[in-house]
This record gives sequence, structure tokens and C-alpha cells, in this order.
Amino acid sequence: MAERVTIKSIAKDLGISHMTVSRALSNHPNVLKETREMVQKRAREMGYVKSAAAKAMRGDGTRIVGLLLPNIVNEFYARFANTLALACEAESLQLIIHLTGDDIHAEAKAIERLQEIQAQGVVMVPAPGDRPYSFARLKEMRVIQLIRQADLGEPVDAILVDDSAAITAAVRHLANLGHKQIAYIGADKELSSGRSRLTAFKVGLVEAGLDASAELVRTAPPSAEMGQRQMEALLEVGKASAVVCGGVEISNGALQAILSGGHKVDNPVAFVGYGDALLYAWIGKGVTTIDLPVEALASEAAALLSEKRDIHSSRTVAFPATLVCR
Amino acid sequence: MAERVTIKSIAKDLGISHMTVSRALSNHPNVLKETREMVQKRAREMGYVKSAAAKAMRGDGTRIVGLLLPNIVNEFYARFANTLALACEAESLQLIIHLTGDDIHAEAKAIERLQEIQAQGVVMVPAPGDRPYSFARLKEMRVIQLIRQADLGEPVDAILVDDSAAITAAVRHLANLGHKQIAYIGADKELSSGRSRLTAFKVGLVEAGLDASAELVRTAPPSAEMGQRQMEALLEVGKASAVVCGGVEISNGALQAILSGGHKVDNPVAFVGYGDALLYAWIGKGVTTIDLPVEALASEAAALLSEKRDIHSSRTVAFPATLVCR
DNA sequence: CTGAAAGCGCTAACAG
DNA sequence: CTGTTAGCGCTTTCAG
Repeated sequence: MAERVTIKSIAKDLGISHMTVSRALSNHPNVLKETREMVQKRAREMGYVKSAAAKAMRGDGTRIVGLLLPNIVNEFYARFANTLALACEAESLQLIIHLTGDDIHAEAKAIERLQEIQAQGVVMVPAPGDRPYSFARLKEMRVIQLIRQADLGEPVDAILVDDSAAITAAVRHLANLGHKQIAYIGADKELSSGRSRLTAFKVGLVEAGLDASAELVRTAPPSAEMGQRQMEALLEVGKASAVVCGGVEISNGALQAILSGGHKVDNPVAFVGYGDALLYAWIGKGVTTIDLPVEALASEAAALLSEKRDIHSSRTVAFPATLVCR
Repeated sequence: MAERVTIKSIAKDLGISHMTVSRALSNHPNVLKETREMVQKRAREMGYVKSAAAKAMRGDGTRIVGLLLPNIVNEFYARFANTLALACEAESLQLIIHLTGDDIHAEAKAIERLQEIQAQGVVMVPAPGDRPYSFARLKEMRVIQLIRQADLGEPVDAILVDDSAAITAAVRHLANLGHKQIAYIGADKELSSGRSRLTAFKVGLVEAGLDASAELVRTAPPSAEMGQRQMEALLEVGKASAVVCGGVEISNGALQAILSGGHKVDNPVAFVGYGDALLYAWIGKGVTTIDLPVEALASEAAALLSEKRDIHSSRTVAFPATLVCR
């Protein structure tokens, strides 16, 4: 029932060759104007839609790109996805979202599915850990790493955030406010970003002439729950007068600990968040935070995706995070 | 360079027929076990990936589904997308997200692109307005409307939220707390949901023996900005002692007005939000809100998408929203 | 158990 | 300007 309308069925209906239909529909010059118009009209009437599969099989490219994210409830990822999706609409690219949950096998599966449909490219937040598969064969798919950089066996583009300066600035900012006991909650050394953030924090302390008490520096695998727990612990101990967060989920968790404990974002502990959730601007007089350049990241990703540059050349760009004082 | 590895190239490499390769790779019984294993090994070595295009062209189905959303920064949509995406991973469906910005032409374009790739189904939040195109030809794609119901010219599945009881309950709740001047900020009559929410609000007032002063009932095209403006106006006038929001965006905007004005969520105006953003649980002692059954909606959508039921039968289900008092 | 042929929808390359 | 042929990668059908 309701046979698919193809170029051939239109041709038969019109009593002409399917090639003429093809040419008419793709506005090829070598078609009598009247023929073209009659074909286009009939195609519309019959409800013709071109087959992307047939085009793909001929090697015409699919205009599909993938986006691999750990999740999408995280406001940072959601905003990134939103911006990228908008850019894709503008370029008439279709965006396939795969959630990996930071699991490397889910990631592998997603990549394979994208290869099967001959996606033109993929923007991925690489899951932490060693990859059981190789990217060496991804010859036809442009790969862009986002935020994190993993060894994929083959050089690929990377779009990173340089948050060192902002983190150091956060410490300086707090020191200028007179804080002496500045704590840090961040990811542990599993991820390279965890290491570099911690370093930036320590640089800030040194600059300010303070030193890092072990009790005030709290690192662990990052999650909202971890942020909440560590923040509660800091509040409990009561030694810290300020805290800097090094991660989006951590920041949210820590903030939740503060608010649900009935505290304020500047008292008893001055809070510096990570990422600029919309709500950070609303709470109290606003939360000072390390703002990630989401839009810049997404725009760059979109640009790389539609760029015709050789797939095998690779480029790494980093955008600076900025300290937003509120 | 790096010619695509196909079933034929493997066959040639192995000096056998491409049919044997096909059978070996799909675990067809009629293949000598040794042959099968040798083929599978060689395929892995050569980096073979099956062509989804070729399969689609044979009419095998694409396992691709679309999701059309106005945007995805809205936490409700983000959570929905997240849950649906997880369900899709589980069913090894690929999820294509198109953002429509509630624009009907963007919607039409997205639908067409999904047809071109022969998507198996689409979950869509229909944009408001009259459709310039017809869905009559979507014979092969299962269509599921989400939250809103528009006339698509053809009956399709719909997954709705029934928030009437919860809205009425919100009014009752406020009345029980002693509030007499209960305001409402919601969508105007453009959307059917706008009408029914307002009705539910008025039912609540009647039940509580209160009446609706025109000044306290504020409807307009919904947006965060509108919510903020209306809430500011209510605070300015100072007549309302409580307010109920009828929309996610509106609720966020109104809350922003309250917080950025330095007010609390229960003073001077008791606030009942709409949708259960994570942060609603954190602010102050928590925000009372009308909680939408996001997970239920997404699960139902996933179920409908993978159900084998006839595409042309249509079903409408509604899940109740619930009042969460905090 | 293995192979050859045909066809899914489309367009490039040749004929007219 | 229009038509015919061939082939993209795969599986179903029919023959060995």
C-alpha cells in the first residue's frame, strides 16, 4: 500500500524517462522549461521525497553529523547541543545525538553506527579510559574532540577550553576580598583537565602568597554528588572561608549543598562556581563563576564540520574561560 | 585512497563470492563454520562497516528516529531528550534532533529531511500555527505528538500532559495556606493548553470560594521574558499574595523576577512554579511546583517508537502532572 | 554449502 | 533536449 514515490514512478506516470525526471528535479539546465515545470508539479502532487539512501550509496555524502555527549541534562552540554544544533540547521546538516554516559563501549558503538550511515563528521566528548578500538579506519569521517583530549590513535581536531587563567583569577579575586582560607573542589588526576585545573588553583594561591592546606583541597572523580558531599564537608569543618569549583557537575552539587543547608553564596563561604548556568545569575545577588565559552566552542565545531579542509589534517584550538564576578 | 571496504572487496581479497561473505557476516546457517570465521576475521582486519544506505535502499528500515523540539536549553525538553536518547540507545535506535524554534517552516523542513532518510518515526512538539504542508503522505513514518496537539491532517499518536488537576490543586493548596489574592501567569488562548490551564486555575478559585480579579490573571504568548515582566508587574502592584505559573518558560522568568528583586519564594508572594527544574528543589526551602512527568512521557514515546503496532492507528495518552509542595 | 542474477533509487556518462 | 546503460552495496531468489 502507498508504494514509495520514486523518480521512476513519476516517469512512468508522465510517460517519460526517469532521467528527465531526475534532471528536472535537480534543475539541470538541459531540460525544456515546460517539461521541468510539469515534472516538478507532478512530483509535488504525488508527494515525492528523494531517497537519501540512494544518494548516499552513490557516494554523495549524507549531511549527517554526530554528537557524542556524556549526557545532556548538564546545562553546559545542553547549551552546547543547542547552539550546535542551530548551526547545523543553518547548514542543513542533520545532527544525531548519542549519549555515552562516559562509557567507552557505548562510545564505540555510537561511532560504529555513525560510520554505518556514513556520517560526515562527529563532535565527541571522549569518554575517559583506554579505547578498545582504533580510530585508524575512520578515514571518511571528520572527528572533533570536545573539551577533553584522548588518544584516538590518529590525530584529530580538538576544541578545548583553557580555564587556567580564569581559575587563577578566581583565587586572586577571593584573595583580594581578604580570604585566606580558600578551598578547592575538583576532579582528580584521572582526567588531564583535572590536573591542570588544580595546578591553576595552586598557582593562584602562590601568587596571592597563600598556601594550600591539604584539608582544603578536595579532589575525586567528579559528579554532582561528589560536589555536594565535599561542600557539606567543608561547611561542617568550617575552616574554609571561600571555595573554587573545578567542574560543572561539582559546582552544581556544591551549590546545592550551600543552598539546601540554608547558607548564602557569599556567607559563610564565598562560592565561585564553574560554568555559567542561567540560575547562577539569579541566586542572591548572583554567583561568581568561571564562565565557559559555550557559544564559541559550538560555533567552532560547526565551522570545522562544514569546512572542506582535508580530513586528515588536524588542528587544536582552545578558548579561554573567563571569570564572571557577581 | 582508502577505498571503502565492502562485502565485495572482502570477497575479492578472499577469492570467494561476495554472497558467501554476506552470509558469513550475517551468521547465516548455510556457511561452513571455517569459512564464516575466516570471513569474519578478515572483515575485522580490513575494517569493514556495513552500509546503512544499502540496507535502507533495500527497504530494511533505518532505525533512525527524529525528535523535533522548539529548543533544548529548556530544562524540561533537555530532560525529555536525555531520557528518550537513553531509551533509544537501549533499542539501538539513532536519534536525530532538530530544533524548530517553534517555527512551522523549520518544522516542515525537518520533517522532510527525516522522510528523505526514511526515519522510522518522529516525536515532535508541534509548532503553533497552521501548517502549510500536509502530513497525509507520511505513510511510512510513525508520528508522535508531544505535549501539544495540532491538526496534521491525519490522526497521529499523541502524548500529552494533563495538568488540570495539579493546577487546581495548586490553587487549593494556596487557599489552604490562607491566601485570598491568588494570581495566575500563563499562556494566552493561542494554544489549547493555555486555555485549559487557565480553566483549571479558575476551577480552583471557585472551589476555594475566591474569585478571579482581572488584574491578577495575566495571559500572553508564553516566554521567560513574559513571565519575568508579568511577575515584576505583580510585585509592583503588590496586590497578589500568591501566584501560580502555567508554563515552564514563564515559571523560570517569574522566578528570576522574584530572586533578582531580592524577594523570597514565599514572601511577599507565595510562588508555585511549573515544571520541576532541579534548582526548584534548592532555592530557599524549595519551590512548590507543578511537576511534569518527564520520564513517563519519554518512556511512553520510546515505547510507541519501537512498538510494531500499525502505523496508521493512532492513540492519545495523557499523563497527570502532580503538585509538589515544598 | 556456494554462486550468479536481479533489483532497491539515483545520477554520470554516453548515445541519440 | 531526451533516453539508455551501468553501477553504488546489499540481500532474496533461484541454480548449481
